[in-house]
Amino acid sequence: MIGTPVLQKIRFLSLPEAPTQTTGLSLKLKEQECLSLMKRCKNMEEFKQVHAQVLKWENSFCASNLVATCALSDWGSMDYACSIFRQIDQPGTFEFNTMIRGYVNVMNMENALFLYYEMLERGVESDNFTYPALFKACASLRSLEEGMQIHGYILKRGLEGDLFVQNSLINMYGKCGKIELSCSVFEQMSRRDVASWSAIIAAHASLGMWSECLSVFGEMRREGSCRPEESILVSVLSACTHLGALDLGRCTHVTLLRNIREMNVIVQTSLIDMYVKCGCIEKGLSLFQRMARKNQLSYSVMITGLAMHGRGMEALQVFSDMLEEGLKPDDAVFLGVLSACNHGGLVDEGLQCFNRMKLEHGIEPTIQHYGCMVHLMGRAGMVNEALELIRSMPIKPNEVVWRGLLSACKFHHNLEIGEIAAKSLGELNSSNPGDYVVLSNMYARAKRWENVAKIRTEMARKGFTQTPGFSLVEVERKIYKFVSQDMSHPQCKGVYEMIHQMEWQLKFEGYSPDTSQVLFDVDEEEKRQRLKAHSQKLAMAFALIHTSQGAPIRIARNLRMCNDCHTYTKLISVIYQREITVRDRNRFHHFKDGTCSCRDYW
DNA sequence: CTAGGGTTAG
Repeated sequence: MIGTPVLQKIRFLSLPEAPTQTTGLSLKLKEQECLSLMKRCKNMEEFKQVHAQVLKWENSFCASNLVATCALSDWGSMDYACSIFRQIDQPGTFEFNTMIRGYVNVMNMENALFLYYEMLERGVESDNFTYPALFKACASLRSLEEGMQIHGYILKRGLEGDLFVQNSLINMYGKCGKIELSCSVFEQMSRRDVASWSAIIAAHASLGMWSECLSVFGEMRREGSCRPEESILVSVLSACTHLGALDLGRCTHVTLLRNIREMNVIVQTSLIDMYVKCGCIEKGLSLFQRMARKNQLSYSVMITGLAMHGRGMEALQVFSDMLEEGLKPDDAVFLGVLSACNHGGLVDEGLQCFNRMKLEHGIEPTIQHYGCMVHLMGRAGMVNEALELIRSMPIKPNEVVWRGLLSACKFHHNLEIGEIAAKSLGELNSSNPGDYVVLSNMYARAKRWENVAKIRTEMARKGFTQTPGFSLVEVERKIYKFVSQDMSHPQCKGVYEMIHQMEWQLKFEGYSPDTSQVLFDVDEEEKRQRLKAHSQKLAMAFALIHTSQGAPIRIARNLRMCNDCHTYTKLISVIYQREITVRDRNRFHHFKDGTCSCRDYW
């Protein structure tokens, strides 16, 4: 350290005389020297030496800046900063502010709040510089009560008009899940900058309010005063992904190309995810292959994406590329790999990966991995083995696991194990009516009518609630939502007329409704009526009416596809000569010329 | 006198 420019400077600066003996002007100069000296420190070593020199010259300005430098530099130390801070007789607003910010920067939120309360107790006035950091602390602690109390105090002090304070409030309320409060702060602002938009858009996105996220973004674009930044566009892409809004996603891609010189890994990864989850697996793949630097998450997204499209072998290839590149797979990556094997029917590969995950990578399987394996094995006919796996699990099997087994039993007509699965679901107080229907249908197939009757009475007794099914479809960059059995949609009349027409055509192709999965205990005719109004069919009818001939149709839905919708859609793709892509809860189905990419294995 | 807010992927 000796002989570095900083130390030479210190010798020059050493002042034997007291500050009172210097003139005001030269005092200012010395202070500035002192400040720039501190700012040039690059580690604690250098800082301590500056500290030692400045100490001789007792000056509160210098002391304050010592605290600030030590607390806020990335090489600094909060302990050391605190020890200087505690030597100051009457620390003021600035000293407290910097200490609070320092604690927030190192994520010591409790200490930040403690200092704030000490500040209040000692009667030191807080100002608009105090609060952004404090709200960040509240946000990080998810401490709504604290945050609201401080917000109230700010109103009393009249500091609520500060832009920085407002932006940090938006974030704080968002993190605490109080989006209405974020919005109310946002709406009351007289001036907004890009950070305000960023905060409000990210808040909506992080709470899964995707449509709202997009409409706020639209508002920002219409208002036109802020450039769309990377981080904002990533939130927007995420919303497009979840809504299946491909056209909007494409526009966002164009916006990115126009506004950002070089896209970082996060932006690229979210773009890939958007394309893949909106059905454009090829586009996703080509972007992925052209990525200069990939990380664990990029691979994770690509593997999961290929899995969703039933392209198991390719997913395994990407996975092995990942290992070759020396990147560590985590549990999510393995979930992607296992799900790729699941949707691709790659049983041996799946079993092998499952074992290697534990043995070679030391990753303990979560309930989701088990769920995937049970489905994989059960679907492939290894129903007994799947049950074995469940029994050997170190964690308590959940509904998803048992339901996976039950559906395998339905498929392979294994009533004995099916009963075990159904019984376990009952013990977990499953409120899913589908479980009862599956078992009931299995009993019916075995002609065990007394069991069928028993299930019906039990269903009636429990009075089940069913998740309403819905489908989203994008037409001219707008997302339309159709709920099963919905008659209230503005386009309702046209849609049902179209459904009628479609059915006519389908009958010619030999279609007959498959009512076996209708969950209501009603007569055949009523079941057929319900089937007709499944949300996916409504969405398809709407898309057939409102898009040009031959244009592909993309639908995203919240539930798994029922058999009837699957058969129906295959036929529609032939009759109307349309490529139809449907994303359900777990995966994609690409319908074309009367066949589906899942090869009826899903 | 000095300093502050938002930020994103599965």
